[in-house]
Amino acid sequence: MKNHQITIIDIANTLNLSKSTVSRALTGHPNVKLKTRERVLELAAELDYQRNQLAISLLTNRTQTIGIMVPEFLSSFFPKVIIGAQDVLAQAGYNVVICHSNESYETEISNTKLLLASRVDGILVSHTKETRNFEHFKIFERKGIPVVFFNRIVDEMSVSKVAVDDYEGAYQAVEHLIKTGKRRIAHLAGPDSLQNSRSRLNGYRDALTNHQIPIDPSLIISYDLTLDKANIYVNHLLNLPQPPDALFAINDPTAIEALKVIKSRGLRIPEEIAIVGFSDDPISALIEPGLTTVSQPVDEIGRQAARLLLNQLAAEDERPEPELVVLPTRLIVRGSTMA
Amino acid sequence: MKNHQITIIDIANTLNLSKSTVSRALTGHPNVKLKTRERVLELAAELDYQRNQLAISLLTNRTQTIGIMVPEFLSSFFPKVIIGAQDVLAQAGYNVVICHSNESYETEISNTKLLLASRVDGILVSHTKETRNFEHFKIFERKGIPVVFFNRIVDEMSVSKVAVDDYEGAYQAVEHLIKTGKRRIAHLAGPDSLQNSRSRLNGYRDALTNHQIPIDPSLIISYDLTLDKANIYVNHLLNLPQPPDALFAINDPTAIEALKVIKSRGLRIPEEIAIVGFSDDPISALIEPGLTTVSQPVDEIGRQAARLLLNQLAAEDERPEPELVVLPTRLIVRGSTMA
DNA sequence: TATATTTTTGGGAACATTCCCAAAATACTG
DNA sequence: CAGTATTTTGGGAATGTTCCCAAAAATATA
Repeated sequence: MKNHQITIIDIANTLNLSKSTVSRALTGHPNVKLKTRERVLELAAELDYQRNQLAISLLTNRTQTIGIMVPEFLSSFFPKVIIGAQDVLAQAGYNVVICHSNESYETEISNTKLLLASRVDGILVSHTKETRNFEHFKIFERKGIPVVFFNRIVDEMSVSKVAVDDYEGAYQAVEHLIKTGKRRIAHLAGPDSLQNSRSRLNGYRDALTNHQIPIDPSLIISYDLTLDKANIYVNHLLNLPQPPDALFAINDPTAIEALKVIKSRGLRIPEEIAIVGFSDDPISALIEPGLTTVSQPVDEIGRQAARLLLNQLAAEDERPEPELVVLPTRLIVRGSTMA
Repeated sequence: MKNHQITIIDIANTLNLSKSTVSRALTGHPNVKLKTRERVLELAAELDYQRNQLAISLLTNRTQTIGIMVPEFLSSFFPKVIIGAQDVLAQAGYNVVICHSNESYETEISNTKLLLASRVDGILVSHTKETRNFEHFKIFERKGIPVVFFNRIVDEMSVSKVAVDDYEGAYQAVEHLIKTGKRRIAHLAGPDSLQNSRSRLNGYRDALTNHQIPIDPSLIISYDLTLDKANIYVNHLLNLPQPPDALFAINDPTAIEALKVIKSRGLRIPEEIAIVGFSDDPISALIEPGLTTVSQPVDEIGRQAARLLLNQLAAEDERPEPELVVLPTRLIVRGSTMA
C-alpha cells in the first residue's frame, strides 16, 4: 500500500476494464469509447497516475533521453550551450542528462559508460582537452546511437558537428590589432589537441602573413588552459627583450587573466599592450578596460547541435549523412584595443 | 540482427546455460561454479555486453538517478552547487539529471512531471522566485521520493534543507558598512517569496536597529531579480532628496549592476556610496573597484544537500527525520567599501 | 429479424532482468 | 555404497507498458 505505485492495472480493476483499454484511453488511441476514455482520464488524474517511462523504454528500446557531455561548466559558455540544446530537445519531447568530464579523459570515459548503461538515444559532446583517442565514442556509433560534436569537434569521426568559424574569428581579431598599429602580436594559444585551438592559430598566422608581418615563434605559446599557467606565460612574454605590443588570447578567461597581470605591472592598455579574447563572456563587458573579443552565438551552437541530433534520430532505418554547421563570429571592439 | 542488443539470454544460449545462471555469474552471486563464471564473463566481455539498467529499474523500482532542479544556471552559483552535489552522488553510485526552471513556475511544474515520469529516486531543488504553492513537490513526498531543498528553502515542507546563514551574513555586511561610517544604508532586496531574501532583510534591519540607526522604508526596495529593474531602482535611490551613502544588494549580479549605474553617474566608490553584494561571484574580484561581498561555501551547499538526500535514501523502510544544515558565510572586504 | 459491418474491449506476448523455489549434480559421511 | 548435505543450475513469476489479434458489443444494412 505504502510503496505501491499506481499502474494502469489499478485503474483497469477499479473501472472493470482491461489494461489494454486503459492503455488506449491514456495514450489517445482512437478506438475507445468517449465515455470510457473520460472515466479513465478522470480516475487517472484523481489517483495522480504517472505512466512508467521505464516500462515503455524497455519495450520500445528508446528512452527519449539525450546525454550532453561538456568538459566544464564554470565559465558561462557551456551552460549557455546546454540551455540552447535543452530548449530544442525538450520541444521534441526529449529528456536531457548532463555530464561534465571536468577536462579529464578518465572521467570522460566513465561518463561514456554511464550514458551507455542508461541507454540514451543520442549524445552531444564537447570532448576534454586531454582526449586524443576517440574509441569510447565509436562504441555509440557501433550501437547505432547518434553522436554530435560541438565546439570541440574531431576530424577522426564522421558524425554531425557544430563549430564556429574559429579561423575567420581569429583572423579578424588579429587584423583588427594590426589596423590599430600593433606589430608584435603574441598569441596565447590553446592545446594542440583541440581543433578550435588549431584553427584560431591558423587564423592568427594567416592574418600576420597576409599583412607582411613575419611570424615570431617566440610570441606563440600553446598552453593547457589552466589559468595559473596563463599568468606565468603572460609574465614570460612581458619579460622578453622585445615584448609584444598586443596579445590575442585563446579565450576570455585567459585574456582576463592576462589583463590582470598587465595591469598589475602598470602597463597602459591598449597603448602599451592591447588584448583580444574569444567568446564574449559576460565578464568581458564589465571589467576595466572592457575586453575586445570575438563573440560567438553561444546558445545557437546548442540549438544547432540539438537539431543535427534530431535529424539523425528522425530517420527510422538508415542514418542520414552527417552534417557540418559552421556558425559565424563577430568582433566586438572595446577598450582593451581602442582608447 | 542490426538493432538487436545483446542480452543475458544470448549468452545463456551460446553457453548452454540458463539465464538465471548467467545473471548470477554477472552479478557476482556466490552460488556459481568458478569455471562457469569465467566462461560467462569472458563471453560477456567479448560481445560487449551491457546490462540493461531499464529492466533492472523496472524490477527494483529504483533508477539510481537523482534529479536536480535549479532556477537558472547562468550565474556561476548553481553550476558550482551542481558540481558539488554530483561529485557526492556519483561516489554513491547515483546518476544525475539536471533541470532548470528558468525562474518560471510553469516550467518548474512541468519539470516536476518529467522527473516523476523518469522515476528519479530523489530530488534536490531550489525553487523559482515565482513559486508560492508547493503542491507539485508534495507529490514526491506522497510517493515516498525524498526531496531536499537548498539555497532557496521553504518552511511549508518538512523535508531536509541546506541553507547558508543569510541573516548573519547580511547582519555582518551591514555592520561593516556602519563601521566604515555609513548611515543611510539602502537595501535592494529580493522578492518576498524567497526565504533567503527575507532572512537577509531581517539581518539588515537588525544590524541597523542594534546600532541605533532608524530604518528608513524609502531605502528598502524589494525587486524581482531582473537586472534591468535593478538599474531603474538604483537610479531611483540615487535621485532621492536624501540619497543613500551605501547599498547592500541581495546578490552580486545586482550589486554589479548598481556599481555600473553609480560609476556612470560619476559618483566616487566607496567615498560617496559604498556597495556590498552577496555570494562572491568570481566577477566580483575582477571588476573595478572590487566588490565587497558575503561569500558562501557554494560547492559545499551542493555536497551537503547530496549527503542529506543520501541519508534519506539509505533508510530502507522508514524515512529518517528531516535535517536542516545551515552553513556559515564570510564577509570579503574589497574596494567597494574600503579605499 | 438476420446478417454484415464497425466499434469497442480483452487476453496474451514481448521487453531484460532478478529472485525464489525446486531440481539436478556433486561432495561428504558413516 | 547408500544416504545425506551441499553446491550448482534451471524454470517461472514479476516488474508496467504497448501492440497484435481475436472476441464481444454495438450499429448499420438488407
